[in-house]
Amino acid sequence: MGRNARFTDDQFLDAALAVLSEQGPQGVTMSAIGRQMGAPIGSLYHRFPSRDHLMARLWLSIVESFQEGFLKALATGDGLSAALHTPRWVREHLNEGKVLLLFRREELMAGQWPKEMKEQATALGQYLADGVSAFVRGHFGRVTAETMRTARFALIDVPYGAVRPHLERDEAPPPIVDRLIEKTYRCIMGGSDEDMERA
Amino acid sequence: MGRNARFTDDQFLDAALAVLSEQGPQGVTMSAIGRQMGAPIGSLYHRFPSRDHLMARLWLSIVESFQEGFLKALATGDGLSAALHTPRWVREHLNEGKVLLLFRREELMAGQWPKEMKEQATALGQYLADGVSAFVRGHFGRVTAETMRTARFALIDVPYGAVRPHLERDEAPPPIVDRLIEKTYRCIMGGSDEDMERA
DNA sequence: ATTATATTAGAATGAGTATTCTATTATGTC
DNA sequence: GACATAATAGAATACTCATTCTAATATAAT
Repeated sequence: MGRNARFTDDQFLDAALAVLSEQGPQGVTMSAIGRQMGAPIGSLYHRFPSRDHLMARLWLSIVESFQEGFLKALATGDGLSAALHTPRWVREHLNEGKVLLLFRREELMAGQWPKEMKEQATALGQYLADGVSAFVRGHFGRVTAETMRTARFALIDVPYGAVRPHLERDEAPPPIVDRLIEKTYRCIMGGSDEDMERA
Repeated sequence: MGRNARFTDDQFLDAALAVLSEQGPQGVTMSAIGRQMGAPIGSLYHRFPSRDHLMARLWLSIVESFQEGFLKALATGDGLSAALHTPRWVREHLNEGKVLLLFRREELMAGQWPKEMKEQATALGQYLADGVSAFVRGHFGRVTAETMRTARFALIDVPYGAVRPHLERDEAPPPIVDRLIEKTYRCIMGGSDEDMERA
């Protein structure tokens, strides 16, 4: 039809991720992305209607990448493996991990979700909620506010808290992090029903 | 001398905190702070050399407020009380909690620490490190990378991870959060030396 | 080769906001 | 009461981007 593209969508997203990881959210200007990959601003706007669209796609792709492995582990009923997925995934995807665990979505996008993407964002949140919910039913027998909160703690909050300080220093989480997450998981999720009643 | 001041320093900081809590870091413009308290921009710059100075003072005062109670608890050797200080303090200081647990320092200040304040910031970090270090020596007998990391996990990372999702929804952490933090603390810090070796 | 069009180019525009600058207004001191 | 000055006022300035706009280029199809 017309001229061949010099850049792919993923190249733009990769460049944005690189700048994000090096400079933080403030540094991710359209011209910085262009500079990073040697592309002019016009090309950026040829592919993405706005900076927010670009950042939203980047964010969604990262969340999706993380959740895929997490939910897969959870679906097998192996909660410990799901809890350990956070440090495992972060080691494989250090830059993505920094984005997901260090930055808030609001930092990346100036406005709300672009409406084309709001649906996908909601869906991702729903998948996560459903996955945890199904796991909780299997593990505790019933889904209550208490059992849900407990599972979220062991599966998400603790791994998040344990990994985060290392990402702040731009380093991969060391092995002890996995041991601490595991010990906590066993203690919180492996307890007897009596423990649950008291908790 | 001259005219009496209409506003106190703390009024400016309180106004900034209010805007920060309602609108997030992006919303804290100098004019928004002024609007919040009915003060003109000129008055802001009469008291604070720059927006970064104002935000730095706010941040330091919040960190100081949090650390004071945390280190006091830790100094008595009661690690559990220190671990539970996070949800306790957050309930008493919901807005400050949101700032401390939801936002990064870099979000609040455009540049680096103003040099007048860099020293104070470093000192605060040192107090925390020293306090944890002394506690670890008392609790585990020796200060190693492993014992330090373990203590930080139980004292800081876990409470942080557990409280954060509630602040994201602008709600106080419910009682179950304390129970989860406590159970984890006992499991991680109360274990036998053998457990420590294995961990 | 010509044409249509996808894509690259990057200068020009516009909006938002920190900061500066020039008054204006009170209040303590003489 | 007159003066010196601390403080308030807010309009003007300067700067940083996101976004727009107009051209220039390359390639597929004919």
